Amino acid sequence: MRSLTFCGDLGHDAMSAVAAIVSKVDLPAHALLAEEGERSAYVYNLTAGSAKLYKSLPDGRTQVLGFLLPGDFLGLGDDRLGGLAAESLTRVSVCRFRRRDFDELQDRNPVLGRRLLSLAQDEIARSREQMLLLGRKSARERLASFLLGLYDRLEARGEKTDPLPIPMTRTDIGDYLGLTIETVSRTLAVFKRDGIISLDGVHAVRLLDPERLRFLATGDEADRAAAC
Amino acid sequence: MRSLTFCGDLGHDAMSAVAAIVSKVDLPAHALLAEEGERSAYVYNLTAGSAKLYKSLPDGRTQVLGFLLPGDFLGLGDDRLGGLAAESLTRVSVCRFRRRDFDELQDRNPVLGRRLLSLAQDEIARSREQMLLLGRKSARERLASFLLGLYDRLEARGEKTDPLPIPMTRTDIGDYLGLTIETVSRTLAVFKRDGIISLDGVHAVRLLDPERLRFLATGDEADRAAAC
DNA sequence: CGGGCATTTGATCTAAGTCAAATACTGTGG
DNA sequence: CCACAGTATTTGACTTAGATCAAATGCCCG
Repeated sequence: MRSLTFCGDLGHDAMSAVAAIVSKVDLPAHALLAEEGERSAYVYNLTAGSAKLYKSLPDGRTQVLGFLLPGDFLGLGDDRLGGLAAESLTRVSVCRFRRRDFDELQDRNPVLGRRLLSLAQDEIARSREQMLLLGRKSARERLASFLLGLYDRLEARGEKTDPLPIPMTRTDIGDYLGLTIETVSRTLAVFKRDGIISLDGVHAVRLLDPERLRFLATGDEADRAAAC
Repeated sequence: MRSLTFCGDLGHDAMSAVAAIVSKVDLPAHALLAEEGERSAYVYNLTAGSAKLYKSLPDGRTQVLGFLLPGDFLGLGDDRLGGLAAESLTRVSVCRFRRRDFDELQDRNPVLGRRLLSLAQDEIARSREQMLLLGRKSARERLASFLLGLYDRLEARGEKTDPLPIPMTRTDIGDYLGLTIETVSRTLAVFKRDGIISLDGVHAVRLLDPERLRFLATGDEADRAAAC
C-alpha cells in the first residue's frame, strides 16, 4: 500500500517496526484531526484525501498554514507546539501512530531520525516561501503561486493535474493566502478573462498558460495591459 | 565561553568533538553571511551581535524571515534550501563549522541529532506564528507582536531588556512585518502617543505597558478610542 | 561641524476589504 | 432522477488601512 511512503528505504526491519505500531483510520470530511491548544497523543500520516492545518486569533480570524496531501505527516514533534488545528477537507484515510511508539521508533532508528529532520527542513523552506508571499506579494501573485504550488505538489506525487482538483473552499484559500474570499473569487475571474485558467466547476481548474502563471507568481509580471 | 550554548548538555565527548571543528570569526556590520542562491559550505552559530535572514523577489521586494540573536544557528541543513540570504546587522562574532564536519558530528551523536530536530521544530512553530501575523494581523498588532517577541527572546537569554535594544533599521522591521517604513514609524508614534512605549533614541524602546501590548498583539484589542 | 542617510510627518492614492445582493452548487429526500 | 433548501460563490458598489509620493527634521560618523 502507498500509506507508508515515508519509510521507503528505511530497510526491512524498520518497515516492520513501523507496521507494528500503525493503525489505519478513515474519517469523513470536516473532521477535526487536532484541535487548537490540544496536545495530540498521535502522529498521523495522510494516505488519501486532503486536510488543512490552521491557527486562529481569539476573534476568529484564521490563517491556514498549509494543506496536507497524501503522504504528508501531521503532528510530527508537534505535541508541545503552539495551538494549531487540523481538519479534513474531504473524506480522508490516515495511518495513526501513538506518539510514544513513534518517538521510540525514531530513537532506535537513526535513518528515520535523519528523514524526519529532512522533512522538518522542507517544511521550514515552504514556510519561508509562504512568508514571502504573505508579506510581499499582491493578490494576483498569491493566487498564481497557490495554483502552481498545488500543481507542483500533485505533479511530484504522480497525481493527475489536468483538471487540477481544488478540494478546498474559497474561504480556505483566502485564509491560506491572507485574502478575503471576494478577492480570491475576483482574482480567479480575472485569470479566466485573461485566458490564463479556465474553471471546470468550482473545485477544478485548468491551467491554460502555466508559463504566464510562473511569471505572475514570482512578480516578474511585466504586466502588459489586459484590454477589455 | 557562551559560544557553544547549543551543546549544553551533550556530554564531554561531544563537546570536545564540537570544539575540534569550530572556528571563531568576527565580522563587521552589514556583512553578508550567505547570499541568495548560494550553497554555503558552512554552518554558523551566532555568539555576539545580531543578523537578519531574508529572501527577495526579482524586483527587489524583500521579506525578512527572522532576526538572529546570540545563540541562534544559521545554515542548519540549509545547504539546498531556497535562495535565502543572511546579513549582519551589527558587528557579530560567529562560530563557524565546515558543513561536512558538522553533518558527520551529527551522525555520530544521536543526542545532537535530536537537539537539531527540536530546534527545527521551534523554528517551524515560530514560522507559523509569523504566518498568522503576516496573513491576518493589522499594523498595530504586528508591531506589538514584534516588540514583545524581541523582548521575550532577549529575556529568555538573560539579556538586558529595559531599554529594549532595537538593532534593526525601520526598513528591516517593515520587511519583517510586511509593512512599509512609514507605517512602522507612524505606528510606533501612535504607541508613544498612547503611552504604551517610549522611544529612547531610534534604536531602543522602553515598554511602558507590556500588558496592553500583549492585548494588542493577540488582537484582543477591545480598542477603546484613544483621544487626541 | 557638516554631508548623507535614516526617520518622521504630511497629503494623497489605491489595492484589497466590507457590505450587500444575485447566482450557482451540493447534497438530500421524495 | 428531480426539485428544493442551504450553503458557497460570484458580482457590484462603496470604504478604508496601509501604500506611495514628497518634504522636512534628526542623527550618526567621519
